Amino acid sequence: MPGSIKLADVAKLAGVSLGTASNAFNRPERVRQEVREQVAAAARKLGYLGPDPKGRLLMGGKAHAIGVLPAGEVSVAHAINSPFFRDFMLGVSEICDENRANLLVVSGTKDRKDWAIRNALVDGFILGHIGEVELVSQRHQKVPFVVMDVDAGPDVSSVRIDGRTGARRAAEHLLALGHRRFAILSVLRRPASPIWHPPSGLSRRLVGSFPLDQEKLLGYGDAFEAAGISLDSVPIVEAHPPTGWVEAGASMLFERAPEATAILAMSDKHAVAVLVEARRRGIGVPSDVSVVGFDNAPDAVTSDPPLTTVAQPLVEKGRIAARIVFDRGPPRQDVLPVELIVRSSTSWPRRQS
Amino acid sequence: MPGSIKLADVAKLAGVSLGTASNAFNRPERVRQEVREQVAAAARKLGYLGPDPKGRLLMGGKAHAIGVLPAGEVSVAHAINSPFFRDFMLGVSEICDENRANLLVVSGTKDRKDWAIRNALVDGFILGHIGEVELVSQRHQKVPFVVMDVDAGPDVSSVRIDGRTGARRAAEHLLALGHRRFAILSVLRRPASPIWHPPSGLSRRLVGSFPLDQEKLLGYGDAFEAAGISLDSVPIVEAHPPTGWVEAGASMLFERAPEATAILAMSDKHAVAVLVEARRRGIGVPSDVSVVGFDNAPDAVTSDPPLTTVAQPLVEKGRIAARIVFDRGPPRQDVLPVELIVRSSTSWPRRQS
DNA sequence: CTATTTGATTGAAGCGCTTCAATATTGCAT
DNA sequence: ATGCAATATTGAAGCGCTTCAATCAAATAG
Repeated sequence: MPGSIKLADVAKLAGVSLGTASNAFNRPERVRQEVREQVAAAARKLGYLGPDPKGRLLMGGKAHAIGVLPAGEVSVAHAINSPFFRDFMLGVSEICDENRANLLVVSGTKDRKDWAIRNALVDGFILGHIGEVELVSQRHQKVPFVVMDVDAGPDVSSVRIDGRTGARRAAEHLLALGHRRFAILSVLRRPASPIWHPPSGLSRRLVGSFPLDQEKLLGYGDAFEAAGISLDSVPIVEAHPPTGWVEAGASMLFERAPEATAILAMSDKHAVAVLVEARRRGIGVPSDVSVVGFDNAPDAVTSDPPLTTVAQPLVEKGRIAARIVFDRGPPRQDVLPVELIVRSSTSWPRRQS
Repeated sequence: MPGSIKLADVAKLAGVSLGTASNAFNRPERVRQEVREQVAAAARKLGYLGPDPKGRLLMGGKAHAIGVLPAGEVSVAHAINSPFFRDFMLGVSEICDENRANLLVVSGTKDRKDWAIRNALVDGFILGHIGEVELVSQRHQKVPFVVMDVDAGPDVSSVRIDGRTGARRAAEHLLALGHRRFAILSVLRRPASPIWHPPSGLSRRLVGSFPLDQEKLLGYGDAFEAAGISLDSVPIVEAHPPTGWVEAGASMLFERAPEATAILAMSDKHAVAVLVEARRRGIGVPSDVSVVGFDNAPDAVTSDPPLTTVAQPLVEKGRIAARIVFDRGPPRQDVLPVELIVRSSTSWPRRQS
């Protein structure tokens, strides 16, 4: 790029002013056809491919990309690997395609995300964590954003699901089948080995660092209480999604809560880990233990047995979130419905505990 | 952002020059501690979070992101959905993480990609298609790039696999098992319904629009010829990966080449589609027909039966490609080895054709 | 044939920041 | 005290482009 050609060079060669040259590229209708062609010719001769986006950007131009910050402290790699995220991204990318925008995936630790929020060259954000809301709001160049799976008040756009109802349905389904002894596999949002929360344990207050996880816990509780079972009597394991940790969590569940005839997993990823671990131990699903997932991610269908799970409209959620960012309208809060889908991972409790 | 604060405001309030304020943020060691703190204080008071990347960019700053343009005309959605791409991206994102950079996924049609190449705010590109090489080279602001799965000459960095050898190994494996009647399921790189190429058909010349696909064809041919079978006698179907089309391709294969006892699929995605379609038709794999995939993508293990396939180091490929972009070194051409992995989708031909 | 409108083009002023030569300040040895 | 190198700070010049008020030309109306 020694002396890389700039718009000014093209303008000079075409014998027009800088402003006209700019218009020739960006608002051709404002430039006489003849002149437009002169500019085009000059550009061609110089090998100029069009205005450099960097210059444009400064004058309030668009970056033609939106940034997605997946929830939790996970690598881009894991995010991309997660069926849940993938379905969500499918919706997001559809809308990106419609808007001819690209997709910037920002991974990793809080530091990285904070940095990205300040520095990423994007026109808007889809946030996975409520903690990021404040940071985005402070950005100089205000950009639209939406936060996922949490109500951040009327001034902030959000898209979430009715997690409490979903969880309640899952638990009610198991109760209706006759189950009375449960265990819960919850989501740990930071990279660490699984955590065991015994019934009535003190640490239980800390379960559910993400609002949605708390909601689900409440939902399970709603159903339990109605059946005269105390949520506090149900053991809980928290496990971080990336492979390995979540299997360890499932293992911990079987180890320390062998009496449970039904396991409520807060994501399909967790549920599948339970399936895998059950098979490894020769425990039949659903003959010995029933498993309910959450999300209805793609692998809920392909798992063996196919998962009974609470479906949320993942793709649609992605679409809505992306639209909110592109539309730049007033703040809105969307709550999406959930639906219990019964497949083969649940049945009546055949095993006597 | 009415009158959004800029570095100049901070400088004024701190009672220093613009230049010093800039240094306070970017090269603190060049600014006296005392002054540095004044600037920091002023920034805090004004709610200034640091220099706007847009300004920096113009002066040759980095965008802290690299762009990935998946091969073929597929949506971001499909790209993300593909196990192959996912493994590759895993490697790429690892290196991005190391370099504290983000990942921009550019999807879609040629137009969209061309546009992105000219306008995307990134520090480099990983290209899936050789046609994009020229365009990137013409970009004003030169950026490093690497092209995947094709040798684009000594002046262009590339990372590819030895597809010919891999394909030969796959075919040899089937020949060694005793197969003599084959069919090939190749990759169609544009969105269109499957294409049938009968033995000796004229259209066969057009198979393999991507160099890697051609290589594979040659590799199959190498093995066939050595066994006295003409590549030209083997029917070929080309199918576009996204779900639906590729199943249709598999279906076409069973429909029009029922005599084949072994199917060579150019990707695991294609092979899995064959598996699915075979089951639907009550055709046993490998009892009635053997299937070999390519890539050893994650789903090669989880498929039923697990796929015999040609493994390529997908994650490592992503790492290498990303490193090339970040290192900005002289052009280099990497060729990665492949390896035949025998699982359960192949056996001797039990069915008499 | 002049007054008005409409349309095309220009020129200059930024956008928010970095950089670099030039100046000012310090520290240290003499 | 005095000189000189080392260290800090400043000011102005861009980076490549867009925008907008002002100007100029052509077209229409009166």
